[in-house]
Amino acid sequence: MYRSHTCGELRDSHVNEEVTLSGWVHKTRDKGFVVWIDLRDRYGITQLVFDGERSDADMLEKARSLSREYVIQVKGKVIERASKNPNMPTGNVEILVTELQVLNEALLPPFTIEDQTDGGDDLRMKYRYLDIRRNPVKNNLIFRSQVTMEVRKYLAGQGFIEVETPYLIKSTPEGARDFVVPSRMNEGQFYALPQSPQTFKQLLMVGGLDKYFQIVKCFRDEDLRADRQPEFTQIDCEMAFAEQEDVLQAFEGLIKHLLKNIHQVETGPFPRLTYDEALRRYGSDKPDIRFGMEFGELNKIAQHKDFKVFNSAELVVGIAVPGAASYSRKEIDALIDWVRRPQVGAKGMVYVKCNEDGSFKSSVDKFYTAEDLEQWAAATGAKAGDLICVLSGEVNATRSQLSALRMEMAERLGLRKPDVFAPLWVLDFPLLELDEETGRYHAMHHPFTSPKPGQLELLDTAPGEVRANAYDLVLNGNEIGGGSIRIHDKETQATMFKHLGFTPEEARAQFGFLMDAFQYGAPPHGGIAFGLDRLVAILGGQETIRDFIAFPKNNSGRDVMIDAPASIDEAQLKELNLKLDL
RNA sequence: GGUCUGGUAGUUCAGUUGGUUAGAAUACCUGCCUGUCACGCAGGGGGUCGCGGGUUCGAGUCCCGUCCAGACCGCCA
Repeated sequence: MYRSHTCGELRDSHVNEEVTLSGWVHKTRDKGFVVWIDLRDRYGITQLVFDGERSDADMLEKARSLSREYVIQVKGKVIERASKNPNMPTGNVEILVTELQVLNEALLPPFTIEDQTDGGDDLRMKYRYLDIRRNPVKNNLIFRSQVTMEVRKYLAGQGFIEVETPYLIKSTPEGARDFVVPSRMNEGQFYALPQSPQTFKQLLMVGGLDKYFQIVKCFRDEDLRADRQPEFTQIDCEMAFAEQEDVLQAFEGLIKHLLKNIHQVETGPFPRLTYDEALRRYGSDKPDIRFGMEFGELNKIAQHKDFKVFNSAELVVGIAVPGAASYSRKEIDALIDWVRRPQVGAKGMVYVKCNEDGSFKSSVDKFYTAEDLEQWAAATGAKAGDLICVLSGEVNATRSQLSALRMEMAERLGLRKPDVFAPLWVLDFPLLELDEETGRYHAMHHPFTSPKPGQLELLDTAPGEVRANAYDLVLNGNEIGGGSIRIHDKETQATMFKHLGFTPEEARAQFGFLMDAFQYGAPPHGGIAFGLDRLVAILGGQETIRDFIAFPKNNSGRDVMIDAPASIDEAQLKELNLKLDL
């Protein structure tokens, strides 16, 4: 038996018990006559004590020789500490060790195994197994496990069944780049790893499984971000005989269940915004509504004066930054530089200080009267002490620029509180999106999304206007889930493929199986998929998803621990009938 | 594909206008210490300044290239 108790469970009530503990040597404190060792495992830390009086000399020497991260097993008696440590759960007791065995020695770790480690990200990833010993990472992984357990508990309770779908499937040109896997048995042919189990879950609906979910890995061969990995986990869900409202209710319930059971937060009905409204009020289809700073459109009140920049702009729009009227000229200039960075891309910024005495000071005083500026304040909801920041230009670009500014100011003002959760639905997404480069429309969500009733005809005349039965669940400024009601008849699906530029032959070659299935009694259906990594990170109040993934990839898609991807040898290439052309 | 930031001791970082033997903290090692728990005290070892080239009497510092890491844009149906 390696242990009778864990390192986190001994208390006053265990005093005088003989126990066996196993764990890692966290820290040694050698006071000469007395040696203390903090023994650590997943559950906590228990202090071991050795001294010149109660321990035999050999044991004391052996204890002294233990180095950080040795794996040891000890037997001994739980005793009350002479000086207690109220800062740790086991701080009232310690183990007077009678037997000590080294189970495994350890090299000195390249960084400290502490909550605040001295290790940089690169090293931590290379030695991730050591990083996982640290509380922050360990606790995140435990937290993730709790979340997935609650997801399964809720969905199972709602009658959903978990079905596994294949990882080796077929590449499709639409959407993200596929990871491909060569097939040895099928010369010259490749599988693709799924970007999502989309078509399979629809086929499960045709199969009559009614309510499906799966916590599933998905793969996209695109560039990474802090919150984007090439392999990531989705909570993938689908329901048959479900209208949009059924889906929204079911999965609003899921998020409520998580907030309640993970954070003990009760939430009312989630606000709903249409896509158009979200863009108009927040400049983003995933607004963070933990704070205000809603957009105020100023076209009517700021145009037709002598300020040419605004007059020629498609959109003039501002936000009121609370309490920022006190910004110095230098600070405002820095803000203007910030919005002009290429990443944001604004040409400039007009500001209005709403002074405490009710007066205004703006960068465009030459063109606008106090009465004009008062109207701006009314439109942006600015109060005395606020700073109105105004951008102008082409509608979409200006909105996204001001949205970036809104998020930045909220961050600086501490309004993006990690322990506040503000979920909402964004509804009525456009069905199609214009690709600026090719001039062609492609599906905004995916090609299986159904248009809103009666809008199919619009596809010919105004494709950009067609709205879809598509919805996103947004949490604290992040899209954590998205889905749609699907097309379930062959004709509509064929029409969609046609408008997406597929020839009937291409559509058949790629999605023939789905269109065939639709001919055998496909029920109306729809669903949603959540990004689990991101959801867990947000629920955990953190920014980066990497620390909620046991073994994440770095910025370039590499696993620096196992050093993947890597070359394969000639024999493997030959077996796969592959030749490299580098 | 692009923009920006960084790379100096095991680790995290500092390093002035280009100028003596490249520093600090921490970790590590040795010794001391009878209640520590971020223990303390004394001492010690530890450097291809990412790599390659250039400018210069002289380069951690300036220039060019390159590699690596991070953030972002493009991309992510």
